[in-house]
Amino acid sequence: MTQRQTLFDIGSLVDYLQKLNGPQRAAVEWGAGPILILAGAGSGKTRVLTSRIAHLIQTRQADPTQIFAVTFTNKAAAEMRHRVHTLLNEEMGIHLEERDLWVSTFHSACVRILRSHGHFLGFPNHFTIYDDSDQLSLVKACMRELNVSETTFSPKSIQGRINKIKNEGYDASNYKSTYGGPFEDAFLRVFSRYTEALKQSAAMDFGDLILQTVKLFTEHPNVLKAFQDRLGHVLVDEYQDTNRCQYLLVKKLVSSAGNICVVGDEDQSIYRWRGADISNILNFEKDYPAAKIFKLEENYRSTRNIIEAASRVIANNTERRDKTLFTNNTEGDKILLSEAYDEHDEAFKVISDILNGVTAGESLNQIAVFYRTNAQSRVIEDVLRTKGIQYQIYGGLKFYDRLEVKDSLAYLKLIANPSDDVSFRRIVNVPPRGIGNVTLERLMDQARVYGVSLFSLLEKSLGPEPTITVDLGRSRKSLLEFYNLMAGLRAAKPSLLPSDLLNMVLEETNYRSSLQKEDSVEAQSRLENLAELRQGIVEYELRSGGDDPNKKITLETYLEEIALVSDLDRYDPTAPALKLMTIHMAKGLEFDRVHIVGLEEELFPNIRSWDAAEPSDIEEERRLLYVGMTRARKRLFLYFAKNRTVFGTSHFRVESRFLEEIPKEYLETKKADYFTRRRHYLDRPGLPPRSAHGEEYSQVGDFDPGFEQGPSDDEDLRAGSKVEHPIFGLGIVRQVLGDDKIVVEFRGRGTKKISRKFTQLREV
DNA sequence: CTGCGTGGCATTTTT
DNA sequence: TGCCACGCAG
Repeated sequence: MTQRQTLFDIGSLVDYLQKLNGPQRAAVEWGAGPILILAGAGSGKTRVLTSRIAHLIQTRQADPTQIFAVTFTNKAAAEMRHRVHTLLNEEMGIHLEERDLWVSTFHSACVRILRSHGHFLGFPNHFTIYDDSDQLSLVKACMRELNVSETTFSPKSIQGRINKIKNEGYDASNYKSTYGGPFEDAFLRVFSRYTEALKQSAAMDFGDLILQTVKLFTEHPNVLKAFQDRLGHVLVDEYQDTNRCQYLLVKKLVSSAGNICVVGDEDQSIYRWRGADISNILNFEKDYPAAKIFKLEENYRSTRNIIEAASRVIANNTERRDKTLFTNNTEGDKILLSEAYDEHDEAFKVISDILNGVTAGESLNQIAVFYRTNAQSRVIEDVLRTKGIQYQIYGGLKFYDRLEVKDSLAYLKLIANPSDDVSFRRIVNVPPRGIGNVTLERLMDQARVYGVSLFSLLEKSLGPEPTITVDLGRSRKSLLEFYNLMAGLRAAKPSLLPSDLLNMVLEETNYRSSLQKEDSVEAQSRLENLAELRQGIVEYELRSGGDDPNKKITLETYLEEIALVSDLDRYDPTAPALKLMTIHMAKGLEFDRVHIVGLEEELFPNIRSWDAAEPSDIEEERRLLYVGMTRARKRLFLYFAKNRTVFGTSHFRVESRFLEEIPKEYLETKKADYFTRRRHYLDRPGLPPRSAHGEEYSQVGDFDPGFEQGPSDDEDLRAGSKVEHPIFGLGIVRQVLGDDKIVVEFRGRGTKKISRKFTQLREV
């Protein structure tokens, strides 16, 4: 290796290696064979991974095309690709095309493999990818078909088990149940039918993408061999989060040369509930006895207080390797632990701490609020809105999960793949065109008799050359119209860009016009979402295309791309806004100031009341807190509330056991007091401006919120009335939805649905 | 077939 | 508390 280095520019080589510390550099420079890099939080893991890839290329140990690097998120893959390119281009003068480097997520890598080799398993090149909700609706359809009651067996639990089994590397044919009894029996029948239905629809769920690839490699060793021969080096990021199926995939791809490099941190394994198997990283040396292990223990991100406190917390776990994080950073401020009276008070305190930070010169986009469950964001959002603070929520409601977006995509998916029965069922009667349940049941019945997909059944019975006769009853006419509609769209597909095809769909199906006819705020926002969807397609078309045949603009490639993007990819981290997210979403990110709320028993650690908590569940929750704490660069704020309303009823709360694991010397503690309790009620939305009638605070009783007073008066509000809202200011009533709810458009604040019971509006 | 009302029921979600 | 799924009436 060293003799080869002389062929290149040693100056730059030394330069980039000198940016690394001892263990980092050792891991980068280590030659062939299996490597495990245990990378503590903030220890420069991505730098090591990207430097190693660049180093392998620079020193001619590997050709760029021989490298395969996998991660879990698009974001991580994009960042890694970008950084490798920068290193190669700017520091080493090696110029590559993007496609010369195979850095991708597990799922998109498998899609790519299956697109080119799926025919070995009997899949067409352009199978459809079913997301979680498509999957759930297929599970339900199978249950209905097999008369498995949805009330005794929850479809979600069946879906969950199917995914679990697939994550472990089994399918319906080789899964051996260790249970017995009627439930198991029903489950196995559904699983088996579900598998058939997927194949019939030429579709795969997320689990299949990995599983079928493993199957391909198992059943077709020559295909596997070709990949092994091509890939000299396999690198895996976040190895602690791999499930068994992904583990098998990686193991197969690593050829006998055994050049595998995995990076991970068992303390940051937080996806066990999704099949992640922490033992993959804990037992790496057993799989690869020749493994060389490197430990990255120096943290460059956080203050010493934060690192030491987080380390003391995670030290209580037993499922971990011996590893100690340290930092040479300054001690920093203490961690602020605040007790709140309830969740409203908590939100108030969080925002007050945030505003103090902003006053002290921190920028809003470097501040984050983390919570355990999405539901916790609402209270915080309310306060943020009343204060006019810009914020972005990561996760929660997903754009591609919205009804109208899913409907439109279902049309596109059905056009691309007419066998896709899930999409067919979704849109056959959307907008309503007189094809109801009875008709659909009959269609499904017949389709099963003939062993064809629903669309194919229509084609064979109603198409230009009918080959079978099906009694379609009264709905024959509607079905024929639907068939002609879809046939027309399919015929138009080859000559249209995906964005124009979407437009055609929305026009021809009357989807757009039926929304326009509704003339409600909801419909309006749906139309806006459809416009955004179209804009997204246009952007896809703009960045694709060109000479690269891999980037040809087709409906299929567009659908493939969006099937694998998460909502996370849509947000702009540089926007001047506060970031709100669950801790799961926060993994891999960092902020100057981090606020973690809801540190209470049952919520965090989160305990399903109907299921006894196992010690390993608690350890995973502890890892989650560890991940959250180690996201903070400068300051960390922790909160818990003494009362919290859960599902409508208020409960007394006990502070999280994890808080006791943080030694007092790292903490500054603030107790809740009577005045903070009062203050937050006075700051609640819905109160008139304090100075309005000179009766400051007087209407607020001791613990009486004071704002739940019912409709403020007998004002007869109707569409067109002008109102004044204590926070949003002047607005015009757009709609009256029953007794209590009205829709108001505020000047410069957009349209809001408002409950009159909780809000004092003044007619002006 | 469609629209509306009531009751049951709630984690985390890289792809 | 708020959403979604089912049941019934038109």
